[in-house]
Amino acid sequence: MNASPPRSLRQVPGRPSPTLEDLALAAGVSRSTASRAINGGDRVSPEAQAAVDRAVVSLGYIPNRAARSLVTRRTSSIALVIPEPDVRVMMDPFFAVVITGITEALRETDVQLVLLMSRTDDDSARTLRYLRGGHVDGAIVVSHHKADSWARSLSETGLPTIFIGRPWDTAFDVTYVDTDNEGGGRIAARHLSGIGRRRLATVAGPADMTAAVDRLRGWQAGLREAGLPEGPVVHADFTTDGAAAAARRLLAEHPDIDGIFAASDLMALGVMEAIQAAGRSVPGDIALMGYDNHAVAETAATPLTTITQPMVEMAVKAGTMLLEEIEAPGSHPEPVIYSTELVERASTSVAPTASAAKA
Amino acid sequence: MNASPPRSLRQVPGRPSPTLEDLALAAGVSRSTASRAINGGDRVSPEAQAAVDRAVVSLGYIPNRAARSLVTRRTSSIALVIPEPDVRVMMDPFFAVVITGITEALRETDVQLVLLMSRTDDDSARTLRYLRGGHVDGAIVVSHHKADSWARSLSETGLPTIFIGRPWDTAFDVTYVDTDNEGGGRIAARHLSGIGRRRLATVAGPADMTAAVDRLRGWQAGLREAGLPEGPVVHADFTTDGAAAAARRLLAEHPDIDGIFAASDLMALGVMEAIQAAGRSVPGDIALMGYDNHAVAETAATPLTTITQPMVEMAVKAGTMLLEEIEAPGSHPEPVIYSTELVERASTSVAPTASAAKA
DNA sequence: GGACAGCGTGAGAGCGCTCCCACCGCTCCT
DNA sequence: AGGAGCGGTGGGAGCGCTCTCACGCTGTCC
Repeated sequence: MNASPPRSLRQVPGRPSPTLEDLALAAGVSRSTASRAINGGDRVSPEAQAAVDRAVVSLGYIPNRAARSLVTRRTSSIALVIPEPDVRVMMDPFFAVVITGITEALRETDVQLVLLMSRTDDDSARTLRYLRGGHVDGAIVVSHHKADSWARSLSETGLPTIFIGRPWDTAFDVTYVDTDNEGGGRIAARHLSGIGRRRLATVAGPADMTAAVDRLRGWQAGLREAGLPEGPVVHADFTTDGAAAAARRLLAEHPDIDGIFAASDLMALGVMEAIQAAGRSVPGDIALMGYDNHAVAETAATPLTTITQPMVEMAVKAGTMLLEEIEAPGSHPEPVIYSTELVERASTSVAPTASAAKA
Repeated sequence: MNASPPRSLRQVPGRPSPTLEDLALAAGVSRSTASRAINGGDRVSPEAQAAVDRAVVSLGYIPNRAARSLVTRRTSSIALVIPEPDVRVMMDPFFAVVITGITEALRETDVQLVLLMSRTDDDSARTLRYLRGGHVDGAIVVSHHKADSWARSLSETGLPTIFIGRPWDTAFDVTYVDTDNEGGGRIAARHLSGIGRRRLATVAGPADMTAAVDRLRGWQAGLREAGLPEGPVVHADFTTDGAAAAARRLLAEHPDIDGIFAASDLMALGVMEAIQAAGRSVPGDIALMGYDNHAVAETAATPLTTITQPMVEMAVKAGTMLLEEIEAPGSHPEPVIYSTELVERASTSVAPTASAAKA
């Protein structure tokens, strides 16, 4: 066994860049003073500071991160860990949104974002080694499944970590940001009952994902609050096809349903397919809701009423929280939960299917 | 002016990890031998190698990247540069696909992917500084617009760089991978003429993006080859709304059109909107094609015939090409162009609008 | 007027690693 | 028999930076 993977990168030629020593020489000060001037200038005379600043510009000096990192024991980089065995999920815009948000949080910082994707268990082991190796100052983990043990593994290492989406196991005092999935589910129940639907069912997500479980819980609570029975629940895997199959079962067993809440827009598309295949219409016969406010919700044949969540803000928050925890280790910030909102579209309009209404 | 941005990360406590010295001690060899054993073991006796390997495991030794990087002048990381002023574009699945592909290429390597997004010119300057600073061994740039000068800037630094998508200015011998946009445009022309449409028009992308220009050129060449006139061309900005507006103009000026090629699926959606608003049908009155095989092409009210391109492979190729160029600097690999394929759906079927046909 | 802050400064050590070079012991050639 | 060659090894230097420490210099207080 080898501590270092087999392949690495060769030396890059590149003209020698100026060192701190060169800079100090050019500025007519010592290396120490130059260093202080570079790093926020505490205890540096205005003259020295100015001289160094000038030298920085004229030499095009850029501090060597490796040298700095070697002595400070910090890397000025954080990791985004995406432990997702399924490639398909990465195609989700969610992914891009998270990255955009974190980048935004890092903008005024010289902290770099390092991407760590692990599809296989093998990858996970490597990723974990990398994280423990002190190569990053902190990590943001997008972990969704019950099975994965990132919460435990990382809390053991003591590496500052923020989860996006409540991890399954919150026993290891992990910090996380999330959207109010339970509230979103409740909004769905309230909306469908509010437009007069009475025989409601849901196509929920996988029972091993916190988001799915929370949405379902909220949905059922909302139904109870509206004085309605909890109604049938079928689970699917957050894919269109999986939801279509689940919805077929649902419709066969409960032909009198007049409203369905699918726990994601992609699933709602599958449900819509099944409804039409059964010769029923949306929203005429069955009102349909999705979740996420995904692009497809708007472009669907019958645009979907759905739940929107402030994903970018959430990702930004994850980034800033991580920076804070890195600067003040030991502070265990409280989880932050963002509220969700209803987006009404044709799939729950009281009027008959109104696909031409837009124009 | 300051060479280093104001904010950085504090020191992480963390137990001291074993150094190479510790490892050597545990293995009963010198630091030099331990180093050699770690790095591919050239000129190391089997016994020494085994002893070091054992020590690595028992100590949980992980080499300090900073120290290594300091002396080797290589960082074992590459940058993915996304110079996109528009947030919206990042929401595109394209983005996730590129990252997935590059990650795949890096899998068996210990090279890390660092993400560099620059929205503003200010960001760009910082990003460029970072790249010149020798913080990464190479870069992959996803640059699309005529205006941006990444090709020039980077070719000047000598940093190994691969572009995804042909950069506008190929004068600075840049290496790139791309899909055959011209071929894709030609396929579109051939397909629409093949199903008997004769009065064809296109909603092209912005004239300052190579992909848009190439698709248009291919389209027009295809029309000529089919013995048809080049027909009207309107430009839009690759957005749904922009395309809708362009299509309205197009339809007003050329009411007899019976086929439209939109240079992206998102734009095709806008075109479809405009067609329906004009009281015409797809594909009955007007056959419509998109490009990209985006998720929405399948979920659209009338599923879109479109052009698919092997994006993941392309991104993987970009990754492997970069690794090669880093290992063998000076080699200027030829650009690689991936071919595209037609995906037929309802929007160009000869039968009348078949939205219910799917079930 | 001497002691004592406090500020600005520079010298020096050393972070963990790789790489050059010198060295050892051996075989193989002349 | 003496050297050349070679595989394996260890010592040492030094990558570019930060940080501790000691030093001079000014001012301020007793």
